[in-house]
Amino acid sequence: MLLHSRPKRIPAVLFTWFGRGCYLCSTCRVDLGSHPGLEHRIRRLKALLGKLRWPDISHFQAFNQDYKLPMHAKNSSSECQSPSKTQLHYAAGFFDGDGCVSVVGRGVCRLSICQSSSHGEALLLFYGAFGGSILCDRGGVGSKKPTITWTVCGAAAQKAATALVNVSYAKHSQLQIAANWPSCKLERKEQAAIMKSSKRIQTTAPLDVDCSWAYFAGFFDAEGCISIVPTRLGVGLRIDQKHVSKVILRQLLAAGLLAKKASAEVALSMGVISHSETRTKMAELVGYQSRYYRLDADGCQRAKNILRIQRKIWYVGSRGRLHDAHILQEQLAVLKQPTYMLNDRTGWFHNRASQKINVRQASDATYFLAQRNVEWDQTRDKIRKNGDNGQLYDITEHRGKLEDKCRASLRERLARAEQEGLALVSKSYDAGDRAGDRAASLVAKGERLTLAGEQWPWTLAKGNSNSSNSNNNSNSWCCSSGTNLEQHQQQQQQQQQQQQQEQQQQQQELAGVHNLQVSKSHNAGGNRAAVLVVGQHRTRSPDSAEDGFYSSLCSMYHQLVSNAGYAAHDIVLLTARSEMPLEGKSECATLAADLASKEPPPPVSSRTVPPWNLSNDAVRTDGRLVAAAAFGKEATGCYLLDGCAWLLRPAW
DNA sequence: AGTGCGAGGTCGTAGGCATT
DNA sequence: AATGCCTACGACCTCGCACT
Repeated sequence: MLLHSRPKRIPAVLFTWFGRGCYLCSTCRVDLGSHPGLEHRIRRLKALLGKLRWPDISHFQAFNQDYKLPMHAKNSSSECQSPSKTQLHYAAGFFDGDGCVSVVGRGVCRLSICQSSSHGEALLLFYGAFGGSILCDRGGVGSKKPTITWTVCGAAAQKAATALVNVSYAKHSQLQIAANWPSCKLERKEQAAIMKSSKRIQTTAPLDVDCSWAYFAGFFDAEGCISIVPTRLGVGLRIDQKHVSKVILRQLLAAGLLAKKASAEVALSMGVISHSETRTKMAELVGYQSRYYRLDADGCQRAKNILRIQRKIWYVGSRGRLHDAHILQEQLAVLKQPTYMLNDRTGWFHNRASQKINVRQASDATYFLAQRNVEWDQTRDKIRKNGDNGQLYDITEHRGKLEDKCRASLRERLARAEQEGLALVSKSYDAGDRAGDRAASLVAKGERLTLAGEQWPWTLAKGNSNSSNSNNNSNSWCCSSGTNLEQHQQQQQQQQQQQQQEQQQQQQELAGVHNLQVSKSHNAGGNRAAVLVVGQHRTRSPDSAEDGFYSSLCSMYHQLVSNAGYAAHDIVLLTARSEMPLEGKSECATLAADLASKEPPPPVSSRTVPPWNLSNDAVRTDGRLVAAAAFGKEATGCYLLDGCAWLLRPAW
């Protein structure tokens, strides 16, 4: 285990520069975006830190003593003290954690372990027991300490491997090869190839192992982590390792693991079944925490790719290969585009804060509108009476949670919006923030938004606007998002920034963002419309949550038609992603076909969205899916939240 | 054959946050 | 308080080459 202290995210010295105005705490990071000067200083300090090399080390530390480097190889095995059984188990555990078996040069087998120069205790044990050398590995740079390595080659390596092989699990096969290292050159070549391939193949630990506490101590020394989290009182122990973790799990099962037995068995089955399948099974066994944040298989792969590129960027950047870093940044930007992030939790994560605001706004809006309509209770009762298996969300249960100031703010904004005739659109992540920002900028100029498209149902294709007034490409942008009036005011104050943003947004749109297509129109008017926006799920095998979502969506549609007095053409079903239309979603496919068979809607010119929209408050229902509702002036609203429909029908 | 050393790429460590 | 997920980045693994 490398014991290193994680660097503070922001150097303390920087803290003092800002005095009382800036503070650090574990639960509140400084928003660097609001402190461009600070960000700049940090960047410069990091760059400087990356160039600062530690002085060359002549000693390493172990047991509070200094030991001179290098410690050269012992020539005679008689100089080595043969390790006790406990020491051997410890050594095997440590080697399983941090050891490395490799073939160098023209077929020399070598064992090595690399450690921080300030923690050479384990290396001394290996040195004393098996000979070899302890050498300087890497010099320290910045916050990276110098490292030292224990290495043993040739016959001594063979002897060490022979001693360790019988108590090693994770590197058993490699040590086996090293222990039987041939003298024939051809055979060595062959064994080297076998060893190389054995490192690539995920091996499973033997079933009949009996790991001792000494082994576990060694392994934990190498791979374990002891942490005391600032916000928790307990001591955290953690081991993440694919091989030995399974050995330990088996030991725990044999010792009578009960509550987590099923989880342990699922974890042990990984390898027999796929990684994603294991994750899915495991998710069913754990609690509901983060239920809506878990990545599906595609999301895992995407996250992996993003991570890989991020690390590469860091790596090439740290070596001054700025051009390579720039290319990688572009790749990363593509991967992080909403089109590709579609269901990725990462995107959700980034936008979580604004989502929460949206949900609150949605609550406020619903409550506010409910207050305005004396028929609400009657309508709700009617809906509840005819509801579909309790799918309807009882908003009255949530009234108590609403905050007065939010309601007041909402009323004020609504009044102002109505007075100014502006559309109020708030953000939703999945349907395209950037396009939403573009929409917001037009809204800020006094444009009004209408739904585009004349074909029914309005399932729109990428770059293929169905809008009757979409001859101008500038009309072919997506929108289920936007801004609120405060943002509008800010934008008016910062027109220059807005123009720059618009340019960027246009570029981003060209990069392939496409969700809903709406068009500019000054023909504001009309009365009511309900828009169900379906954020398509990209995975090939939708999970039960998705099925539940589509089920709710269909239920909501039927509620609208059956109980809320909508005509079929009042309901607009839109897929947010044209590349994955409704095929495969049997219920929605049926619904889409059903809609297609209904009477066509009136021409788009008479189907404008009312003068103001009370947001397209979009709510992710399972971290992947979006439902949105457009409100008319005489307010018809519908939400999907956690798979339940919020349905609101005031008098009109 | 054995040793020393540098470097590419992987993944472990540790803190943060949201939910239950 | 427990849990489960995230991210950043730095400590490892692993490999290869030059030298003794």
